[in-house]
Amino acid sequence: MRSQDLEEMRRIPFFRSVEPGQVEAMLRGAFLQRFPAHVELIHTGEPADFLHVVVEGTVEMFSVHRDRETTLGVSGPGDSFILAAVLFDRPYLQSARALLASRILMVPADAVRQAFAADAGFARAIAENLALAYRGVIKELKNQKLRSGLERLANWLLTHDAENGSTGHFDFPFDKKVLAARLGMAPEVLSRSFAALGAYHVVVHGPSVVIQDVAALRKLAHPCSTIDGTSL
Amino acid sequence: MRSQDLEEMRRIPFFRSVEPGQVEAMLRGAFLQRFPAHVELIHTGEPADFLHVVVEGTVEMFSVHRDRETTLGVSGPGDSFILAAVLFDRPYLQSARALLASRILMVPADAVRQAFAADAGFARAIAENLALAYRGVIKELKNQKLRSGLERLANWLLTHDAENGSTGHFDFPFDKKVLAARLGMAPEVLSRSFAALGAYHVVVHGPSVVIQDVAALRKLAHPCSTIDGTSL
DNA sequence: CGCGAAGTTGATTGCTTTCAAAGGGTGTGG
DNA sequence: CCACACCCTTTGAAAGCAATCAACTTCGCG
Repeated sequence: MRSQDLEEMRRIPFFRSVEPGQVEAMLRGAFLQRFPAHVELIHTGEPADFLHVVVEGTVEMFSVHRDRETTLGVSGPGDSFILAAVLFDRPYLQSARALLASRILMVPADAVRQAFAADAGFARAIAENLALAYRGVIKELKNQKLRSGLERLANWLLTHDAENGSTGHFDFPFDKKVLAARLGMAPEVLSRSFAALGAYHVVVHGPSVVIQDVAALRKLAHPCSTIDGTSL
Repeated sequence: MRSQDLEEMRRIPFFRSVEPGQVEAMLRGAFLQRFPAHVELIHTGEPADFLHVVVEGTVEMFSVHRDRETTLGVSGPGDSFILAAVLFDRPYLQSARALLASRILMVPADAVRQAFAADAGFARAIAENLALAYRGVIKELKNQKLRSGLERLANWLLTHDAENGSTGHFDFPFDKKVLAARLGMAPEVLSRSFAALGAYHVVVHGPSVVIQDVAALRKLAHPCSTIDGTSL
């Protein structure tokens, strides 16, 4: 890894509360790799050899069982994934693929476990990371079990708008196909759902969305801090 | 708390790798409380004042949104719950109610956070706990999204049988109503599902189940270590 | 014996998936 | 520069799984 890259890696939030020496040790054996879109980075069931951290790009976590596939989450810059598997040397429960061309930092599992054992600050940072990840999955489970497809879409639109300045209009960051998978529905259903949102003054033209009446959409979505909040 | 109880608490797996002094400190302000069945122990959205550990009994984690309710998990003796909320002082994402009369150890959140900051061993134990909890929820999410109700039931039967010595027959540890909620289906659907399992030589009489042909049930269930395994 | 909760069974509705086909945009190769 | 292929997206129609409503049975318990 180039020293310029090393500098960049040190600034990853994940390493913030780690002793510099431990960061060095972890980065020494690490790779910073580029992956083109659609490439599978890790595969369900395989042993956890590397902790992965998204430096740039977008990664979809998914899983396949029999002839079904489902998206479990999407990771962006600064997010690590499969930390739990790496820490305790268990097989991956999820697969990951790049949605966009991405740069991924790959830290050998041994080094992570060693730093976890040696550096209490790192151990606490990992605990925090895991706690937030845990709460994220609980929210996803609630979102899935307590809401209809249309409600999930409405809330996703509100959340995404809020994350982008609440302007009421934005472009999709990925294909609608991917959004459908992320929301846990077939692409056809997403299409129909968009049509249904016309009644709530949501206008979709190709990749662009305009929310003309936030209040109306809110009323349909019933956003809730214990499901949607990114902050809690 | 009585000294006899203190002895019992020290043996909780959760405290195993914690310095005795820290355990003392945590237990000093803790309560050991009995709750009758059906009582709600914690409520979604409230601030996390206590870490709860099940000493005896069974607790259901659930959540309500609008007019829908769903079960998110069931905790038994030795399990802690809402650790993530307590650690970082966030509101509970789940509610909890006792399914059976239960004894619950309630440790003040402050004491937990203090021990987390002071004792690296405890911090690591918590990280491990959170990692396993995280993996558990991921499995639950996969179970929910990748399987039909009948498949979830079939797998639950196989898992529960395996946990009880693989004798091929057992009694339900809780009402079928609760099992239905746990599997994410209406009670009526569970009833029909049991009827459907007759074709696979599963016989249900009141609270008792007999699996007469494990192979047949397995073929329907397609158990999978990255969804069902309690060990992974 | 009768109340009440739990469980079963039937009928109906609704959300979602699946299959099928057509429209629309993009990129490549002729 | 056009033609064609390909994929995404949309729309239509049909089928399936699960929820809901309703009625009836069963069982435990006072």
